[in-house]
Amino acid sequence: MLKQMIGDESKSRRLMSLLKKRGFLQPAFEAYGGVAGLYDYGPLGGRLRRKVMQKWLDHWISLGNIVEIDSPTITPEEVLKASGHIGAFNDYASECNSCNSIFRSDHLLEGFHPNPDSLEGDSLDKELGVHKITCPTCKKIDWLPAKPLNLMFSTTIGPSNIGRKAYMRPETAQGMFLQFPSIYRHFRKKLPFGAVQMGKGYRNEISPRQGMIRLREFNMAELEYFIDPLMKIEHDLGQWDSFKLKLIPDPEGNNSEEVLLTVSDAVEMGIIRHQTVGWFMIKTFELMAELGINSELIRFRQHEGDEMAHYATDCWDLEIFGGYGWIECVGIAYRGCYDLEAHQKSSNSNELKAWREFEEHITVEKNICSPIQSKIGPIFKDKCKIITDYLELLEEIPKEFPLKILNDGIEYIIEEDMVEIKEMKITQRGEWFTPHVIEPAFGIDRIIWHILEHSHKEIPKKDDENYTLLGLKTDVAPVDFTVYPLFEKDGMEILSKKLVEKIMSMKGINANYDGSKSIGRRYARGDEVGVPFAITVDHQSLEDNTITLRERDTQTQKRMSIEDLLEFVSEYK
RNA sequence: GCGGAUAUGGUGAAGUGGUUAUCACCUGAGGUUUCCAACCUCAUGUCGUGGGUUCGAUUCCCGCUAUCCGCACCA
Repeated sequence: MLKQMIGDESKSRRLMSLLKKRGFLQPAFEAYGGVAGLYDYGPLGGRLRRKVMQKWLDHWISLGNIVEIDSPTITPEEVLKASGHIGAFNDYASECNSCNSIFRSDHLLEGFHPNPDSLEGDSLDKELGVHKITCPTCKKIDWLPAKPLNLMFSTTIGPSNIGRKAYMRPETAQGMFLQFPSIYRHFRKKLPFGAVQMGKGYRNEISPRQGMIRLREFNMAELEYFIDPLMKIEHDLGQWDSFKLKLIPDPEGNNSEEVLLTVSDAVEMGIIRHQTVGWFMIKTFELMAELGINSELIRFRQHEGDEMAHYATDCWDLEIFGGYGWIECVGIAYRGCYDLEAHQKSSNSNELKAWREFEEHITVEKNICSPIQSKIGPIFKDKCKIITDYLELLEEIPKEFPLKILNDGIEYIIEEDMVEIKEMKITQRGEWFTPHVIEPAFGIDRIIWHILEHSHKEIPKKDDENYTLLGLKTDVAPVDFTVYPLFEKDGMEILSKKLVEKIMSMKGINANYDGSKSIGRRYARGDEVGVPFAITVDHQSLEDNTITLRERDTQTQKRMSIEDLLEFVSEYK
């Protein structure tokens, strides 16, 4: 029922017209014909976006161990090679010369090659020939050479002939991984902690469709939560036992049915494999509801093995139902140590680790055989290092001297007086390890779209027309109050403008003045863009300093003094 | 990228090989109006883009761009 209402396609179209008409959203660069996959947020949309992002930020920052960082969108190629995006976002496509159909080359080879994803252009062409793969559309074998489908926007840092190859980031996460050392110091080297980043991400989609759902440039908000995999973190999941989440575990596995479970049960049963993942799922669910997403229309879908992105070991998508069906709007992934380790290897940095102090320090007593530099120096000269390295690696003290070492075909003889047997006490207080990461990644534009869809109400009126209303939550509504003089005369307009000024001077609160056309129409105008409260100044206001406050959702009005109103406004939210 | 459909004020639509392109809503100004899209007068604003055919193209043809639907692709 609800799904039918929300899923109505023509309703989505009417919403899009409304959003364009009233300055929420519109295709970008329309004067130049527009560009698919690029959208503008207008005067109201811009503020809506800002408020959604602020709410998102507040939600996570308030946890206390989360900080916000920011990093560039232009990203050197090496970073994305290390992260695995070059490869994962660089698939090959083969075109059929006969009917011009295009397919992912590796998908064509599915079942004919153990790991078609790993193949490059030439070998893909060879394999297509060897296995006599026919075109799924026209059944012919006439493939053009496979071409890389690069889904990242490429650019050059510096003049293009000598510059460094770079891409516009496809996600914000890498910036946070590379800032790990600084965040680690900020938190005084104590896990767990997290960092968030909000910003633009870019994917050069082959064919963006579905309006705001698949964009080429989009607003992302990601959180990287760094944990010690050996440290037991206890979250109080029981506090959410009154909510049941709609889960679709392991769609390919045995339990692909939708199940309703509390978070704590799902974690207990092992359906959600990690407690912290479960905790982020419920925190995310909570945030979505606060933003105005209908919680009946939210579900979590677990990634099946081969769908999982190249880094994830457990991944849940939060999907929201709207006019386009179930759409993934948040991905919550347990990324293990993949990213930090990949950057360690590729950059040779040893700062992407954390220190784990042992509960009990381990002391090992050991005898070592240490070279006496003043003796071996004059004898071995520049070959000294070979001797030192060898002795350092010795597990036990040699039983006999002289000791013969063979290196590079040359024999070195170490006499007993060249070394000193030392007794060492080595205390191991802890160890270095690579933290694991849990990443909730949000597609802000998709969320905004669904906030708008879920709040878009069309109420049948007595006559033919519908009454259109955006039931936006006060937290995200672009305009908080509109002040209406009942008529623009007798001083009502002056008092109204004064009120607007007063309200606007309060921090973070936005008020509009609207004095044209009949009062009913003005209420309708406000309702249409989701203004939660209307303040009306009438003749009585001029006499006794009272106004009426009208609530958008109930259309009920209350008369109150301006003093009480201003107090209400100041406590608003 | 392929196939199909579409592109007319801010929105939604009508229409035409020929003088000044139509309507509703919206928007603005004035009037009227004592609380839920009322009314009156006036005003602003449109044929996606490039080319072709033609004396003349918003209309016919072709390319491009965009949108929608299917295929493919994709977080």
